[in-house]
Amino acid sequence: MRADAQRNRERLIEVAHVVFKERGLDAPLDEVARRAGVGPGTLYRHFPTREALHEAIMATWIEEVSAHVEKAMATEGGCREKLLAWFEEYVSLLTRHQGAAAKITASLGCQDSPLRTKCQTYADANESVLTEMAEHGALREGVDNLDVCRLLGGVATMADHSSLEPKDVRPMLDVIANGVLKN
Amino acid sequence: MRADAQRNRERLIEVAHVVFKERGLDAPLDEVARRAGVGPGTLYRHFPTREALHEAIMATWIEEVSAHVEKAMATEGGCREKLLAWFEEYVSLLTRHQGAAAKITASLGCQDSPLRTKCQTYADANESVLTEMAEHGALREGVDNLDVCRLLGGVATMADHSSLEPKDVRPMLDVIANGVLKN
DNA sequence: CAGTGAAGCGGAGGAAGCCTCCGCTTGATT
DNA sequence: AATCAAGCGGAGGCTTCCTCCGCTTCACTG
Repeated sequence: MRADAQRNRERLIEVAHVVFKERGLDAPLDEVARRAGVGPGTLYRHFPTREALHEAIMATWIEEVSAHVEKAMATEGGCREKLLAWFEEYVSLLTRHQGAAAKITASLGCQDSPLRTKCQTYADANESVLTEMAEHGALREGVDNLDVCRLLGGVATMADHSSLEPKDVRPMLDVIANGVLKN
Repeated sequence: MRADAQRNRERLIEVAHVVFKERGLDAPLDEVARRAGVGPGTLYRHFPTREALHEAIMATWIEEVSAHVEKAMATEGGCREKLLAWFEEYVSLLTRHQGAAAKITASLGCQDSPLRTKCQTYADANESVLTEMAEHGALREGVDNLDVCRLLGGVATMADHSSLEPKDVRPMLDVIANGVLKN
């Protein structure tokens, strides 16, 4: 890739971060181009679809996921406390940008989404936590990772749409934790 | 209201039902107007916002909610079976039209949404079911109706976005039921 | 029934966003 | 310095939203 093209690409990602942060993942792409100082054609050549740009944005988040797992698993207390800490991390990761939770979770089931690899990272992270719970004999029988991811995605989406604060999200996570763990 | 205005209004609702069914609640309003044989101005005078039209559409659904509660409560088996039957009804009511689940559930917390009265009907229905569970001593302490509604709204939204079938939704409802009921 | 005023209608059209196409510019290479 | 493909930008067609305003039609009155 030519050096100027590389520069433009990086600048677009940088600006997209800001614009998506300000206005959500549905922000007008023409504005991203304008604020990056390039024409719309340039944006669409680098990122043919909105999702391609989303994917580029999320690449940086992905690297942090495992750190969040470890942070949650270091919570003091039993499985329940650790699980809830992780659930809170999960929701907060998904709601970084307005509109992200729904999009990421929707791509969970479909093989051909550009966000596939990203959401898989979240799903894998959740699976590792659930596996740890299972090893401690704390997990109910028949709890499926995909279902838990979708439940958490649903909670995150509701939190996003209703601008809920963590204190409003917590009770929902409590219910899910109760449903996932043995009592 | 003048007779012709009344006719137009009814026709718009009728056509909107069809268009929203075909293309989801985000379908172009101009198309609703066109297919109803009126100008866009007429549509926007009767329904100043998209939500106003949604509200009109949903008015007919609302009447059926209590019938669905009774149907679910007539399920044979214990509290768990009844509750799950109701949860399935709830999700299927919310996913009648593409995009409805998210919109209805988002208006749960906010007092000034035009959909307020509609979502309140769902919330009330759910509360009546939870109350019945509580009277049988089957409900966990501290389970809040609003949280359960949001959880179900989240599941319905995920089902909507990922085009999930009932068999894929059921396991999520199982988790919520486990989280809501005593074991 | 004719006349009148207001309620209501329709559609032109401005604004915003999406995305493409194509002539021009510029970086890399020789 | 010359070449030319890679890359750029922005004009512009398309869709959808929503408003504005001149014209039509209804309902009512004498």
